[in-house]
Amino acid sequence: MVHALTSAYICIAMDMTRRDIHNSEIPALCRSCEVRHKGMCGALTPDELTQLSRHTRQVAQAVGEELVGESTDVAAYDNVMRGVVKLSKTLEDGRQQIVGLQFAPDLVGRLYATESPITAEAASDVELCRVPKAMLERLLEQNPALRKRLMDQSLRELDEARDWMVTLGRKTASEKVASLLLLIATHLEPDARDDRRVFDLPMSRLDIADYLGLTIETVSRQLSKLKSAGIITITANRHIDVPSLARLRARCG
Amino acid sequence: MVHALTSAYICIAMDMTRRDIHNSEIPALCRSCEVRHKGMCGALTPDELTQLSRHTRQVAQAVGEELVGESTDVAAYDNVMRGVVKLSKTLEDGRQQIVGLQFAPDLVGRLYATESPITAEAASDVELCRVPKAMLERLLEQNPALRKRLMDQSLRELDEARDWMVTLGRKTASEKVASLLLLIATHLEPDARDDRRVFDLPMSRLDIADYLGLTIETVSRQLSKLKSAGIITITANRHIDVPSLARLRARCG
DNA sequence: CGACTGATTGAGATTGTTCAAGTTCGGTGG
DNA sequence: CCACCGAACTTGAACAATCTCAATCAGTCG
Repeated sequence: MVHALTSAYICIAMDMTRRDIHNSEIPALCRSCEVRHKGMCGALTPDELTQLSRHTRQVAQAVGEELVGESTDVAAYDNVMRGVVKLSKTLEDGRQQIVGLQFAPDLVGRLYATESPITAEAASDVELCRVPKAMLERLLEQNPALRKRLMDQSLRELDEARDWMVTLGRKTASEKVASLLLLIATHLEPDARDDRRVFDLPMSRLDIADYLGLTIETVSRQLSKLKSAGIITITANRHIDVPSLARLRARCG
Repeated sequence: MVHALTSAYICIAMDMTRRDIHNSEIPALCRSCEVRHKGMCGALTPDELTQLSRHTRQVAQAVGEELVGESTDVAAYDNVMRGVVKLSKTLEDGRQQIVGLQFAPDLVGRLYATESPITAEAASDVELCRVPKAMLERLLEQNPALRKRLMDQSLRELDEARDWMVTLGRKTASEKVASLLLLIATHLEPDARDDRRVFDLPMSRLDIADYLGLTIETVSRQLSKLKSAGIITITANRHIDVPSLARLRARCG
């Protein structure tokens, strides 16, 4: 609980560096930090926040814009404030695999590496808080709480990557699609009370296919099957209604 | 270079707690620490080593023995001294996926979690250095170098997991098999000079299939194809000769 | 309205699986 | 040392899942 105030603080501090105090997005940003306070923000002292805010930049990127390219030098880390970032890798011949999604308040960027092993791209319109690489790494030395948070994020990402390996290697197409819907539903609305979820897919059919190791046609067919089985309803291609998460989960293998 | 001495030191310290000083395995263990000094050993001060050695146990486990089970409580971490450990996850209906291999001098075990998200099992006969969970975590607080090493290992494992996701999701059966051979060849003999590699597979066809998301029959067929293409020769099922790593790499997609 | 992009649907081709024999390897006992 | 046994591996043929290619549909932007 002690973090709630601190989290609100950083958001304002970060925001004020670049935006007018009356900017309509401020409350939203603060709320998102406040509500979750799982992000790195929550691990910082007011002093560190003020210091950080001087080097930090609020960045908005539109769908499809690249944050960092594979095998490219990285100068900064991006803290996701709003939206979804997709991480992918590409084979020489163009085959692509999405290897992770990052939601607020994750930090995007391979710690300590000078060269990014993956591509990071805005999967939806995103707002980021960009921290210079050296700056964050220095902070990391000084602040054990921050260190622990980022360590925890890395370990959680490793757990998720391994979970996904099971999905990629051992599940059928229909289980894969169900698994992705479940993943997105639980990440986008982590604290809904009941068993229903309504959300917009933050990605195209191609992205879904690339995440699941399938083709867009197979994805489309499996979505249609889930639809006719009454597990989901789809409107406007992206808008998904899951009346019962439990029934969806039962299809995940 | 400063680490070489330290590394040798810990190996002896650890070993002396349980084994006679004349035990024939001591030199081998020391050498492996000394040569690589990438493991956690190398990050410890002599004092810490002595302290650690009092709580540490040298453990040998035979092929197939489980180190930790999925969703099981963990009381210790295992440092791999010799052999290969395989990490896997299983779906309710028994479908299995191997999600990683660990070679010396990796540390096995999900840091900070009380419950292991995966199963760890000896893929070959292994020798482990078992450190009580609390002990290692305490050491981690005190020692920044150790912390950095384990952080680096976690990040490297994350990179590897994501690389493997590409293999699982986007490569053909034959590229998958070639990729695994390459992975094993490079990990087992990391510092061979030329382009040839000769090694014994540390795993059965079933393990290979479970790592690649294939069936044993498909693995077998693809190995036969690589054999008749002259990329590898196989003797006694497990013994692999790769005359040219470059040619193998060209088949990895 | 018409062109364009993204998604769906269908039909046939392909890859990998399943099921069913064989074969080889490594150990064991005569 | 050899014959035998079970487990692990290989091979073949039929089958199923997914992909590919192609046509159609729906929504969006000039």
